[in-house]
Amino acid sequence: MGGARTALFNWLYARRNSGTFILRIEDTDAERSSADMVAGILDGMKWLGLDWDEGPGIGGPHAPYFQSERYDRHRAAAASLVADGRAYYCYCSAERLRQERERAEARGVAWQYDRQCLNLSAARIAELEAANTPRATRFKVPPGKTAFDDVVHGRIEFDGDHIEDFVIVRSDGHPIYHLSVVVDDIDMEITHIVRGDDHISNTPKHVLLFTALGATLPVFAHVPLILGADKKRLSKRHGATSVMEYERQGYLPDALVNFLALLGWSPGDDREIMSRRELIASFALEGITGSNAVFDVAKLDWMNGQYIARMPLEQLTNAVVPLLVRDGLWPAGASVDDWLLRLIELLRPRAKRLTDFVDQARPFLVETVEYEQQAIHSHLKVPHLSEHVTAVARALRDVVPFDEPHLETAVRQTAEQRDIKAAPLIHATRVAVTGRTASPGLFEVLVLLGRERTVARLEQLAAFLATQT
RNA sequence: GUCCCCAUGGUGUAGCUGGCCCAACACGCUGCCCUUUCAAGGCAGAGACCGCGGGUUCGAAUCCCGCUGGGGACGCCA
Repeated sequence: MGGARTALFNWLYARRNSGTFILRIEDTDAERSSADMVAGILDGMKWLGLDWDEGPGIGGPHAPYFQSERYDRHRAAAASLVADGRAYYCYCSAERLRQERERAEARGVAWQYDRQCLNLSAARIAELEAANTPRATRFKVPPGKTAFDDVVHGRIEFDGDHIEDFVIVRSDGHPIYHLSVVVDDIDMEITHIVRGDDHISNTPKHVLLFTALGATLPVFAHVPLILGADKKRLSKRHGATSVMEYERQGYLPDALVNFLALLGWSPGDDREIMSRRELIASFALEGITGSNAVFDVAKLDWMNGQYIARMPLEQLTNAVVPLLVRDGLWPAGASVDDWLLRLIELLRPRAKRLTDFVDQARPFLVETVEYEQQAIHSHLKVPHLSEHVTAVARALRDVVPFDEPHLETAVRQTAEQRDIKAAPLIHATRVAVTGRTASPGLFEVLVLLGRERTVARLEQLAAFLATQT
């Protein structure tokens, strides 16, 4: 989600300023990168409607857009840095570095590379090379301060003493992320880097590289992180993490985009429900807050409900149908008819997520309903209810026309004739046709269900009640 | 431990060129209305001495310092 929000900010900024939104896949780490992961990112972006102007699938003047296909450029840049004396080879073994780090940690101190390989003699280097010792490439961090102006945080300064001589090319020849991003950003003519706050401490390294490579600095904007309800960084523990998981849970892309845009950013006024157009028109990096934001599912649900409430009925129905099909409640390929449209409209004010429709539509789409335990307890413990229900069934069999006012009159009259209140009869009828304690207005439900099913279910309940006593 | 970022009610934000703020909007929460239930909707309300402590000033949520708290980064990961 954090990544999606960051992508959204980038997209909004590019669209607002008629810029170019470039999608580059940073798959430098073979172990963590996979086709699945990439597909997940692309699917998520597409679903959210964050279209890119250059990148995977569509290409562009700065191709290729997979970082792993740009290694040669990265290595060339590293070589030039070594040639310029701005980087050097490091022959230290991973084992040695690990031990040093552990030793330092045991003392509660942070360890930085000790520059053992910075001043190796020519003879020593020749010796190591002759022995075919694996070598990594390290950037030689110059003394003094490194600073940059961040659009959301202002000026941020780091002391060179706190930046170690970081590796830019591994001993196996693979470039490290820091080198790759900077080289690619330069090559791709990136003007604005909008990314998560967690990169802020990497930025001085990047600034150093931009400078060493003779490039001008892009604009940096580090956006705050999204936290879970426990104020910890959003992760698997907090439930859904991937964008597509939210689709599965019944959220609308427009609602999620709107919600995400308001996490850490505000247009400066009180607007909350904002279309993409409005979002784009109002977006500015300056409106991004500096503090982390907690992801509040309750508010997302509310917002999704707002979008459901405002969606054109046909569009909404078309979005729900696949879910109904998935649950076997609606035949695949069947066309949307007027009856379905009316059902969706009836359920609409009660739905926060698309999946709510599935649950609520069930009684209308299955042959026989099951009575909830709670419903039996609350509404079926009425004396002589079986006979009452039978009477209702009989009354409704003859109601003409089978519409709300006539149905209501019929039920109320039945109650009157049997000298009981209407409420218990209405509740029992609800249980008969839906099996539940809660549903949309009963008479609307009956109309939608139709005479045949209504009467059948009432008789069914009467029979059920008869066996209970 | 070191470095960096942040700090307005439970949550997201507005206000932050100081006075219009004994703090606004939204979600959530509570109650009422509507009502056959559940929602939706309408109305009302509770909830923040603007993290704490010092300054500066006639006056500070708004400026400065310290503290505390939260978060992030400290990898031949990205």
